[in-house]
Amino acid sequence: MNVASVIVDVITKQTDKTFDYLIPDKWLNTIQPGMRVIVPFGPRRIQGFVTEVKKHSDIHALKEIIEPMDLVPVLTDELLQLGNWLAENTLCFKISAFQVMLPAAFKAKYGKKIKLLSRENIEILPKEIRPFFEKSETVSWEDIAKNEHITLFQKEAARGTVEVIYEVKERLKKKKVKYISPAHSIEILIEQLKLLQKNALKQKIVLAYFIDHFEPVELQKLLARLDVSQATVKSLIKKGLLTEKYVEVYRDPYKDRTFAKTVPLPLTVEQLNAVKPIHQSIEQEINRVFLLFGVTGSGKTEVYLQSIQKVLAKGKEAIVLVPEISLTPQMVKRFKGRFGDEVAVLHSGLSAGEKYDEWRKIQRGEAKVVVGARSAIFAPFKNIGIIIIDEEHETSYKQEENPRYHARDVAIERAKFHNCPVVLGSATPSLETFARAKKGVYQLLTLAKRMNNQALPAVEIIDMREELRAGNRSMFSRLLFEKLTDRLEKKEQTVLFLNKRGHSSFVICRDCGYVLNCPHCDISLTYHRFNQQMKCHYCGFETSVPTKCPECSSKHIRYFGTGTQKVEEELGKLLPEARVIRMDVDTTSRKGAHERLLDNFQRGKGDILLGTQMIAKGLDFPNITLVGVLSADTMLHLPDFRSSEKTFQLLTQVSGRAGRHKLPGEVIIQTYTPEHYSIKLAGNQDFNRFYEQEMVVRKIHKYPPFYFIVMLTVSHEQLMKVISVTGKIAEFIRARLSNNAIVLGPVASPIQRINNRYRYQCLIKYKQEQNLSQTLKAVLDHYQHDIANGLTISVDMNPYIMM
DNA sequence: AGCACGCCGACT
DNA sequence: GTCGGCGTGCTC
Repeated sequence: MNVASVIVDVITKQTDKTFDYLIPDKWLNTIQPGMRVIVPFGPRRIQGFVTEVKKHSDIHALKEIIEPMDLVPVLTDELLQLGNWLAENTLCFKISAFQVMLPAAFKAKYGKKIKLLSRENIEILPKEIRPFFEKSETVSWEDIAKNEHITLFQKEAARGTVEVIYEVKERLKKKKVKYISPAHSIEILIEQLKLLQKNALKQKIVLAYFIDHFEPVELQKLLARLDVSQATVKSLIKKGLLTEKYVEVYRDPYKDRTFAKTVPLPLTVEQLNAVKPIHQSIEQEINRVFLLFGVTGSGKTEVYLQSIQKVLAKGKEAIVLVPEISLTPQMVKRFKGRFGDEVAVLHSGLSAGEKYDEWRKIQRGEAKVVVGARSAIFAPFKNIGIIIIDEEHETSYKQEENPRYHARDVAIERAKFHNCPVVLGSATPSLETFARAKKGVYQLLTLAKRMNNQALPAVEIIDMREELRAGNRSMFSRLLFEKLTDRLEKKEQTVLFLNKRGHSSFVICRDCGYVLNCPHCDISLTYHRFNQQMKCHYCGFETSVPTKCPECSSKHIRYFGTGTQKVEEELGKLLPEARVIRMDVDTTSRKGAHERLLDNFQRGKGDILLGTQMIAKGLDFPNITLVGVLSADTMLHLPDFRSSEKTFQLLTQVSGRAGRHKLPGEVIIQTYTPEHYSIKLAGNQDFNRFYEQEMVVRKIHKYPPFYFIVMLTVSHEQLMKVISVTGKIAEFIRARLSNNAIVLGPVASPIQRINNRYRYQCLIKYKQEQNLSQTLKAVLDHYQHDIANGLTISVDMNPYIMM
């Protein structure tokens, strides 16, 4: 007996285990662990992952596997194992763990249709449903559903006149291109050329081409090169002189681009000192974690590149994670420039097909280096020699939906398997990472100097309260405005940073104080000027701007807060000659828009780059000499214990954009709380002091890295349900954990309602709890039934977003 | 998740 | 006496 254990594609607790299936003899040598298969499951057919092939099963009535979906396993043994680890550590289902490791194209789509079993049956069908089978034997379920004849069809299915067919569909086809090749030897072609009719000029041209270039050629290229039509080629095929075949091709998102080849740069003493231990770890295949702590512009990338070079020389592979790569085309350029076609790129800006193709390049071993965002950590390499995580502190490495994993943790887990180093790079490491480096768990490598010994930019902190007192009510301080005009005159570039998109943050009635809120979420709507709409940034709800207050009918509506759009407008008024490029979610949502805008800026088509978060990282343009942060404290007052850390990181990152090359840079930070340590210390670019100070705060309040935390969020349409469930859960957990653990809550989430669902949460802080994971599993187990009926309980081990 | 099975109220 | 509501439990 040959049996395959399969994890099926049904996301529930009850099915979160393997199901055994017989392997039909014809697939016996094909089916292996890590492959996707189609299996019967109840009356349906669904996708599943084979986790094991064995000789025995304790289940007596086994069904057979219907067919494999892959010829080669899509998950290696290591990735299967990693899937189990993910499921265990993030408390997600195994099927979700497997699916997150693969491109979305591998997720099955399901179809359902009704088939008429025999033409003769049509006579005995009820007359309402006869017309459905007039044209074809099958009807899709959707067509039936919208005609409200479902019950009639179901009766027929039970009677046996029609059959319900469940199908598993592939999401994507491999892209194929038609190739034309000669069907005979050159000699024969030469002979045949003479035999062609005199007036078959075009055919002669084609044949002559193949005599000169005796090799397959892409049809489209052939047509373009010889300026002949498809018919010409067709007739030659018909004569048996040429053959056509389809060849699978990759959709290469970077195909139209050439990358200038770069060579390793000479390293500074500091860089050499950093590269040495990394090389050693690669050479001796020792699993180690390094923290490459280097100030902005200190040349971390070159350290990465030369470490990878070493890995490639050993015949191994490298994974490089960068925060949301579409944001840093410059990064791609550097890697492709050094390693050429060996580089695969994976990020959210690619289409599903492009991602799939890049993934397959990796799987087939055609790429040796992958540069990508979070999910690239699952690249199906078999022989990893190094994993690099750039901007290690970036919160985008944490996935905020199931499985709620952190790429850093996955990297460390994979590196253990491959006995290779992990390099975490940052100018402003997360406190957790820096604390580990200090304790010696990670090895600290420091780059304290900027390349070319360029000085860090001079930072000036402006107290906006002073500006108000001095009668300046504008969003620009006098100093910033002065410098801005100065740069315009000198034809140097400025980056203005503001972490709020839209126009104004909210709309308030001057008479009664009414604030326009989203009807589905407990959050105020944001005014977007370009389409004159109020928009909810959480559920996407949109409504027009009120002309009068919905509460008191007053016409005195005021726009409060400042967004990128409003700044753009203001700049247009104050400095009409300045060319402003605005970058935020609204201007970069279209594919390639991001890169285009940056490109324009780089080529000097803009004087001021105005943007949100997304311009804080990776910009490296020589002509930027001024960076202005319009309001440093917007994120400081969020209900999040990391808000100081995030503020410090962001300010430091943004400041790092200035003066990276020959021209010295200046930074102006505007704030209403200049005395706050995260702002003051960002001004001095003093990470170490910030670390010391923030650690004191974390210790007092029992937050990471002193404690681990788990956030449990319950949501449901009914408020009472949410409150009672969360209360019971908190009580249950409290009773099961030791006295050293702290269970806070239940409390309403900072945003009490999103999309008409109420949200309550419960925060667990702990140092070491043997029973924790077991207890949390028990909670999920206990509410299994409610979860199936619209309750959600999300458990986030190590949350990054506290809302 | 789907779906079948099964047990109580309003209809022919 | 039947149709159909959705609560319950199963899928190798």
